[in-house]
Amino acid sequence: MARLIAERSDIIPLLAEVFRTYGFEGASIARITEVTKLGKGSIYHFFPGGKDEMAGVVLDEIDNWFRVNVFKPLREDPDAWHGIAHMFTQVQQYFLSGNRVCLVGAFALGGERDRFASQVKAYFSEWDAALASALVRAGQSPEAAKALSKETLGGIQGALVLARGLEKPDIFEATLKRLQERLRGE
Amino acid sequence: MARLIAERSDIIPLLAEVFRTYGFEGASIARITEVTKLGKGSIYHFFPGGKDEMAGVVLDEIDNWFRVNVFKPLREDPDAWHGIAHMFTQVQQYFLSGNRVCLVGAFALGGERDRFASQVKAYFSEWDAALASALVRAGQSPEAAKALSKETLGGIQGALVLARGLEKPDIFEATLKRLQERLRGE
DNA sequence: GTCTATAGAGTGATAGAC
DNA sequence: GTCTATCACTCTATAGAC
Repeated sequence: MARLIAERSDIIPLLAEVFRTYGFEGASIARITEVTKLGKGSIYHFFPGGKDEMAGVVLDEIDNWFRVNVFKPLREDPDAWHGIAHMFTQVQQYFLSGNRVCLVGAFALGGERDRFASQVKAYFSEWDAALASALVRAGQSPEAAKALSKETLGGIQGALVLARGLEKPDIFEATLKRLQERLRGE
Repeated sequence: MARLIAERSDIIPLLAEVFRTYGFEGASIARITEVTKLGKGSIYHFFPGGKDEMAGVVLDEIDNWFRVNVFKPLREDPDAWHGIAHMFTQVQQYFLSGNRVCLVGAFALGGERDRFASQVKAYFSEWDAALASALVRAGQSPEAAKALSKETLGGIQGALVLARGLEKPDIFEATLKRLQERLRGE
């Protein structure tokens, strides 16, 4: 019976989905066992730290995905504009064109923020620094790059809030397009 | 001993504070009784619908505050620019210069969204329509006004997420300033 | 036998409702 | 204050791979 299927890495995306759907407090162990089809024993075998560890691992996984697919290209692509364009396409896909919420943003606004404050902060500040570095390489002054970077990150997060609040996912794609044009200097 | 203090309207701000601090799921009845200093009996006397009704009333209250202090001036101020400037100062004060979260935005991202979807949607779409109308009166084309309005609302919500995520409330004020300048046409 | 993955009954605490 | 349901979590038991 044992050793049949699961590895820890297989269930992280399922956990992420549960947290995105129900929020941290709303994601009960019962719901998690239901979605993952794992018993409590297995869940606590993989995550002895309980829900806190599960959410922490999910945040790490998200951070890692962005590091590989967004931050690294931003920092290292020899063509800075290419790295920036790549960011926008990756972000559009990741957030399913506005139909998927940013779990980090949700955690930033929610009551669970304090528990995960350092991970939330790291995600946004890494992104901010990577984008600003690309903008500097693209010819912007360091001060302008910092401001534009925060404008872009805030614009993305705000578009996710608005798209979901107004139930109009299209807002997200339109915002990405506008933000990208602004970075190119109108 | 009864009838000494509380009216329903007195405790709504306290409820709002609890929901903002702990989120909908995290705001337990125990915490609510603690903050309001009301027994469970009183709470359920005021809100027979339980937590759902409490949160619904809080959202109504927020919507009403914005209608009076933001949407109405936007729609009716004879000087459209004055109404818009008034919006920015009111918003800055309401969100305590970036130290207070937007409960509607938090609900939009969280698992409780479906329960309050219509109220969340109404808040954002009323705001959007009021700002767009002011921009049209200020000389913008209807299409440009719609786009600028969504850019502004998204910018505000995103700045609240970023300010909290990065633990830098200053980002909020800087963003308000930038958004206001953009509306004036740079 | 040992180790890892699994299942799920059972723990006390606390939830929301009344 | 009292109710029941559900919470997060623990524990014991077990199946199969070595």
